[in-house]
Amino acid sequence: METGKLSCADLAGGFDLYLTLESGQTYLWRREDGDMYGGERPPGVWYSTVVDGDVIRVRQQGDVLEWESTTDADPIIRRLLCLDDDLDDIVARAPPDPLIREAYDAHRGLRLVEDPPFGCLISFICSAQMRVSRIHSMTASLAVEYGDTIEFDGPTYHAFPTPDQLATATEAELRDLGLGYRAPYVVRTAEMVADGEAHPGKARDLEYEDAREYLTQFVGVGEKVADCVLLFSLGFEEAVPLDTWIKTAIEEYFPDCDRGSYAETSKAIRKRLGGEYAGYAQTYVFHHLRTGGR
DNA sequence: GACCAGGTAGCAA
DNA sequence: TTGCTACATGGT
Repeated sequence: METGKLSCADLAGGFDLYLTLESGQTYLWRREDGDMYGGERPPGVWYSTVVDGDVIRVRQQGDVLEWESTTDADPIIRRLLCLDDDLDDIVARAPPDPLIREAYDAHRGLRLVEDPPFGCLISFICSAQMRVSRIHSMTASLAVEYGDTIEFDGPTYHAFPTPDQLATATEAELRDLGLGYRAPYVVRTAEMVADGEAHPGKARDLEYEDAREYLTQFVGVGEKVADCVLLFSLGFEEAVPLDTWIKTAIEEYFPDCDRGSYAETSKAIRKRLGGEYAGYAQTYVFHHLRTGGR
């Protein structure tokens, strides 16, 4: 076993593990008390994920982020949790808007995530018309049913399935897992990736709007889900997914940004939320509104 | 028992 | 292009 510690006080803008993992951005981590999205902030609980066959466990106690892993996880954790983002700078550059400022102030330490592309893509296909807690239980079921199992220091961990593994699933099986009408979308998208027809990671090389367009070729992926994958996996920090909460925010706080179509409204709200880091502002506002401003 | 949840595909006009 | 509507499921 390899272990390590990071000092969050050394990170520009600090870090809050709970906010980062439980703000509805990622569905590829598990909380080891099994009660993610339960509402209350748990003290020093472990979270785990599996990346490229390696188990990674992390927990935060005060300013210390502690980890245990099957590998040297320090660089992986920095990447997955965007620990090298200069949060102070991002907040400083945010527009002087009351709602945005309020959200940034209320949830300091919340960072974006950088999920592995395939897992992120499937997670957000599952997310359509679903609450975050159920999206999480769906991805957990997929991992248990179709992913590799890895033992580490006692317990068994489940990797999110590879495209090949998920492509072996049938629509009927996934409906039994509770995916509902998303079941065929997941199967067909997994097949597309497994067959080499397309890969979400390829969008990384494109310009933002071309990248969004590229991702919509996957079944079950429209503009909103594409924006989520760009923001939470591919490093497009300007992406602003227009979900129900952000649409409400536009209606109540930025009505002039409603331009009818997704593409034009997206352009307007991205500008309003600060351009290159608009996705960061979006994530804070989303979490702020969804949790009732706690 | 409605209503809703990080929407999309398919089809008509 | 734009504007419907059907689509599963579980929690409140």
